[in-house]
Amino acid sequence: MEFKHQSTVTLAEVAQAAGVGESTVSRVLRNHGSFSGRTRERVMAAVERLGYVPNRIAGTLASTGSRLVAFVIPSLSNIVFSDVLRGASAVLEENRYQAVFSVTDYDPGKEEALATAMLAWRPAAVMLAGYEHTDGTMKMLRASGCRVVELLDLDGDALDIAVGFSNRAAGRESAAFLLRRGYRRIGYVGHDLDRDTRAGKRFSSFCDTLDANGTPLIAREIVAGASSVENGKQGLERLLARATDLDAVYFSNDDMALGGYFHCLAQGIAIPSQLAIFGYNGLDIGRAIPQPLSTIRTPRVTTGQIAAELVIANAPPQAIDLGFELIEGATA
Amino acid sequence: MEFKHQSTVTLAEVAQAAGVGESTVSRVLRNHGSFSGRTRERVMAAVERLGYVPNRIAGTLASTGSRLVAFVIPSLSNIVFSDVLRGASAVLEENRYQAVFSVTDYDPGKEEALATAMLAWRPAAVMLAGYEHTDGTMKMLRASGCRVVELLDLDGDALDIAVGFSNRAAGRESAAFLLRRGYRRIGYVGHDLDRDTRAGKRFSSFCDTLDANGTPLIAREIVAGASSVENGKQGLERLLARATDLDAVYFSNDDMALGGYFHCLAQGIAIPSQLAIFGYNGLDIGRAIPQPLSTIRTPRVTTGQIAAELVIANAPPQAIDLGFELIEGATA
DNA sequence: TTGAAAGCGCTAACAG
DNA sequence: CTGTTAGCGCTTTCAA
Repeated sequence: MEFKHQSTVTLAEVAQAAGVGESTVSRVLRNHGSFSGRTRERVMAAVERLGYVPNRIAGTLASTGSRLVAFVIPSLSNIVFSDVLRGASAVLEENRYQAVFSVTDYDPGKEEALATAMLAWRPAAVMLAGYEHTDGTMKMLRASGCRVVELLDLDGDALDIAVGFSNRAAGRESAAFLLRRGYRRIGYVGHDLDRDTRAGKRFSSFCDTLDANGTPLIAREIVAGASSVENGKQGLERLLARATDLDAVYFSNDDMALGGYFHCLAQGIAIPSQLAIFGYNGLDIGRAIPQPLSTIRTPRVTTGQIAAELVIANAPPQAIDLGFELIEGATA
Repeated sequence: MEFKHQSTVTLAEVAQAAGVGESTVSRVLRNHGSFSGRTRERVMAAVERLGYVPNRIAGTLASTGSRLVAFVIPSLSNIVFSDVLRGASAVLEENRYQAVFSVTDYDPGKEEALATAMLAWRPAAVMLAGYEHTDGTMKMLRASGCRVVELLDLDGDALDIAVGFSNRAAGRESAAFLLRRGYRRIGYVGHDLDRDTRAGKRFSSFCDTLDANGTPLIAREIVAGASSVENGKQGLERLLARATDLDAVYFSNDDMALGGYFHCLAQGIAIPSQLAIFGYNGLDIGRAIPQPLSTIRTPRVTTGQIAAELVIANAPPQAIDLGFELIEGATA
């Protein structure tokens, strides 16, 4: 059951009340075209008196150009995506754009369905996470003629605009850091990599770097389900049960790494002397634990901001690498 | 610069390609009214062949009933609100509703501006956090004729629908729990309460309960800015510098409480024997730390779900109390 | 500087 | 079961 709007004041009523034509009201309200100061006053007075709220649905239809920006994100539990939304929405709001979103749960099929549903609102742009989309999604997006922004990943070919950082580079640098620190018996605890392809990319180039050094990964533990502190804790516990001689563990992200950290804390495993821990994301909480977490900080909010700015400016297709920062911390 | 859509296929073109009238296509697509199986097939074939994507903007304007649901939330950094969004968006997506949002940064003035901007999209409902709105916001919302849902708070008068739990009851039960456990020298560490009125309500009834017991709050520390782990840590440090003989501390929420926990861990303060800690929200991470956090778990995702369901069902005005659960944990 | 009029793409009666 | 015909509320030429 949809809602029927009642007594909505229309532009025509405002025009009548102000004693001017409809187009004049429209011009005044959008501050576009020319009109006299007196006309302006009369229109504004009528708007005020009647409590007129413009109908953007009608406006968008008439002008065939929308100020809607659609986000299709994998998850709202993962702070990564709410950070991006946060950065973007601040910029969008300032520019009178409106953010619209839906959540795919990391399901490519759902992504396609939701992206289609989004296009029905004729947004100015669709923002997606990463590069892994179904052929259907790609084709539809390309055909839509609407701007497409791929976020948080730069390891692939951009459809239109891409803003983020290289997950492969992050994996590489994480490995290089651990090697530089002298760790050689390294393990991995991660979550479902088929779904989180960005974590998968980090892991694969992490391993490549270890291999190139002649000290391949010793053991890995992949937990079922999404990343979480609890899963990181259990993952490390299981990993250590099988591989007792590790000197460092790389986690798929900070949530997982924090779980690992808490496991060590509870078990009396000394960090980093007995076991080093390294994460990914650079969450604030990682700096507040007794030993600051060693990790890579990613510019998530900035990613959202830049993406929004590019869309608003209708910038040409491009890929923007925002880089990341390695935080030495005290756990590795 | 807004985007001009190109070569968009319209319903009229589909109708022509299928050799039927426009309204027939419309009926088939919405699966509403009657049409023959053969007609259906021909229409669907044409839709497929042309890659037609319905224009919801036009559809909404024509039917004067929208499937847009607008969220006006204080923050996206606070997991509380992303949890609500998550619960709601799952339900909305299933019902082909579309979520739209904007972020107020806890600024009532901004809330009014953003709510107005939202109404311009003629949403089926506007969802807001809590009851504290400016007179302007209230008046406008009432006049809009659109459904209004107030979330996460039940201590006040609902404008239309309210879904959540009582923050006053939560504060009261937290205090009662600490008293029951034998704590008498209790302190508080909180964040900006003027902005987060729900935290303010918890604190005020927490204090009332202590007063009624004849053991008033001994000391409080209010940190500047938003709640965060880091702020909780610093807040507790400052509080303990002034009040050395506390036996328990109540925090404005779990983020803050975790900061306090980490402070104790780093300083070698025994929990709960030397100092007890109590939070609010029931975040997952609170269960993964070495000593599970004592706190109150709130049904945030459910709040979003129920809110969305009520809106979709166009339910009558009502207030729904989802309650909360006290988690005994190991820190108090 | 202003108003009249023609749509934007779709839905919703209403006939047939 | 299906097509025709008005709009929905606004923007945008185009004349005046």
